[in-house]
Amino acid sequence: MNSEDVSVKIFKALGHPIRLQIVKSLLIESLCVCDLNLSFDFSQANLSQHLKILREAGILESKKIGVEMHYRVKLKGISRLLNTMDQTVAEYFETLDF
Amino acid sequence: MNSEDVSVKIFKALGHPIRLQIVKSLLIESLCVCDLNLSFDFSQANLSQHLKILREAGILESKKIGVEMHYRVKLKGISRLLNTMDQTVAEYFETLDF
DNA sequence: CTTTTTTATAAGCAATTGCTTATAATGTTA
DNA sequence: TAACATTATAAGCAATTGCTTATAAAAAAG
Repeated sequence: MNSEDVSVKIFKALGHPIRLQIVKSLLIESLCVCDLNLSFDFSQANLSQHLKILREAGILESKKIGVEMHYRVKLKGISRLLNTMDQTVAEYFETLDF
Repeated sequence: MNSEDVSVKIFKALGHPIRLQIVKSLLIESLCVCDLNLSFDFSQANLSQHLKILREAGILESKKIGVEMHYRVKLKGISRLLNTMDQTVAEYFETLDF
């Protein structure tokens, strides 16, 4: 897989409201699936499927502790990427035509 | 539309190989659709549809000059966003397990 | 006015995505 | 060992996406 493909995969993974929420949560603190389940309102199966997509995009990594599966952000760059996106969104709102 | 929605829309728009290529081209220089058509291999209809998605995400803007429609990158932040993504991709390849 | 060039849009469709429900697998507790 | 808690996966499906082909609209050229 070349750089373009990786970029597309990461952009795609972040281009979903639930997955963006998950990543932002995990940037604050690592959590197990059960905690994510408590703080969000999606079904457990749905959550698990989104976590899989984020893992396969290389964004998250997981470690099993007892029955629990703990997830955290693997790519440090994601934090900077989301900050840059926030700035871009701010610019987006500034350049809106009224 | 709130900030989250805008972020998702921009991520989604960039999460496609053809659209990422188009944006990167237009970051180098503004072009009309006919020029994009020459440099790429997609059908004219397909190209036009992708341009529409990028326009509606606020990433591109267009201006009609005669018969030609000229496109350019509207959000300056996109350049920084793609640079940050390149760094993240570099990190992605470093952290791959062999 | 007709033809050509450039671009956008509509219709149709195969492929993909996103969700739900049900089930399996694994570790823990009683 | 039996029941429970946690997570992943499979099957099924509606909705969305991405492409192709065909057509429309607008400006320019002949």
